[in-house]
Amino acid sequence: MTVSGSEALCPHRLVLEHVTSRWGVLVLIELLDRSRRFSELRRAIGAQGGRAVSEKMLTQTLQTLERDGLVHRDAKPVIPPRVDYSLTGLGREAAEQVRALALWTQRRMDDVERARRTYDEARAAS
Amino acid sequence: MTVSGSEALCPHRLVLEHVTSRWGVLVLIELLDRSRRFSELRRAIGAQGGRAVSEKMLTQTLQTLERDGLVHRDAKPVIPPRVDYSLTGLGREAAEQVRALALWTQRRMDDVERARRTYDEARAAS
DNA sequence: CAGTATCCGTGTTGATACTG
DNA sequence: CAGTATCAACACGGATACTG
Repeated sequence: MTVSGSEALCPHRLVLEHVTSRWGVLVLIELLDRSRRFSELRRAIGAQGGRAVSEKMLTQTLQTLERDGLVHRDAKPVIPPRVDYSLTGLGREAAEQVRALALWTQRRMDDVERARRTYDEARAAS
Repeated sequence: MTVSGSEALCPHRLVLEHVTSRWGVLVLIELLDRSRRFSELRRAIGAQGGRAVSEKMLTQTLQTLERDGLVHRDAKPVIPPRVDYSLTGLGREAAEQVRALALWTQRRMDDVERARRTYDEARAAS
């Protein structure tokens, strides 16, 4: 994304940017397995192999996805606070496609790295 | 993306970011129909309804995708220069998934907008 | 715990000018 | 035409401190 995105784009391009945003992708994939609490999501995303998401960005991402109707937020009125996030039907449809794409990149990683070596070697021969 | 992306992520997450990057998405979709020249791509993307891509970002996006082996660059040694971009087999696989996602957002746009109104109204009642 | 608010660095982005 | 180079602005993203 850019989570918010410029408001000058046609609407569906904005949704696409939300869904394909850096953290949006990972949130959707994590929620595909099961619902998660806020901090659980943070840890799960961090464990995925990249840099962890900051609280701020996770909040922002979740709010955007919730507003788009992809994520459901269930805040329980207890102390300490407990909030569960899950996918809506709409969100599940999106998440499945996003996961398919993510799995594809894993499967094809070898081809990509081979292509990169070829590309880099061709340029090294300056 | 962020076309280049931080180098601290696991490799396949980087490729995912290239593919789902703001301009990467649109380039892949445009090339799915047929090969395109540089300026043709710029116009096609601008015509899609959003803000046009700058030369710099288009160049950067194309180079990243070429390096990843998704896009093929065919520079003809003529004057004036003529460069055709097309999808590789790998790129086509990615592009088809990306297009599927883009089409999905179009189909579901009504649901998203309804969700947004509900969300916004719930907050307006402050 | 689950946020919100604020500040601030830096990377991405885009204009502009220039080259082959 | 198809880029490259340079610069400036801005938004993203993170760190931190604070709240309910």
